Amino acid sequence: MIGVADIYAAIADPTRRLLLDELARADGQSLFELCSRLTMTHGVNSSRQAISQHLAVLESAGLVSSARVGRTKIHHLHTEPFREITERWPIPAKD
Amino acid sequence: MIGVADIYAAIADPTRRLLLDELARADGQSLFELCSRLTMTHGVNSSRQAISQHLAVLESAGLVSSARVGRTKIHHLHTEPFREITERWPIPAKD
DNA sequence: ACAATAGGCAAGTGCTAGCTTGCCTGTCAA
DNA sequence: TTGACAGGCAAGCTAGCACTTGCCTATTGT
Repeated sequence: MIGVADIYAAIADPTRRLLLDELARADGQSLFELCSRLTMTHGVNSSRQAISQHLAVLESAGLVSSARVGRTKIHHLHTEPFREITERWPIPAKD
Repeated sequence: MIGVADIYAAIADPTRRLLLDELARADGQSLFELCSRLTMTHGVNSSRQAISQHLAVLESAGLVSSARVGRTKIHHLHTEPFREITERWPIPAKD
């Protein structure tokens, strides 16, 4: 967690993948919104701190950016880093 | 390692990513060939057992298949599972 | 001003992934 | 058939990750 995490480690955790799913569904959610959604619709029951730490990992991997607005923190999804995966191990075309 | 690993956990480890790189460069290598290549050209110095365990993880994730030929074990790369990632979090088109 | 809201920081804990070590099985050449 | 080669299995160790707990800061509403 010290230093910059890579995208591979970032998406290794199921909870972090759900966070990406949530932001893909509705971009620009706050920490509390993400906590609520994960608890309500995804059956996750981690603490707010746990979710916050997960978001920090996603952010240091460049998959999420955040900006404070008043007392809330808004999160945005960035999927461009995933391009590295498809370029590194190209998927053969469907026949 | 019990049960079937998912692709996310599989590519979380740097050594396993190098194994995929090696198979992408030259498909159909044996365990010993992969060990040698990783040691020589990638600066990895893990034991044969470690590499074998990594290959087992990749295989249970569906990224690698193997077949015994005589006393050697040949490994093949399969990148189709990566399609899940790009379909789950689509990458916006470059502009 | 004061309480409630939204979030941050840091130390501590439990569990599991990655690795090693030691020994065993199967295959090929002489 | 005997030794060398290619690989498998299982137990044990260690470091790091995910998570919690406790306390702190900043912003908003009344």
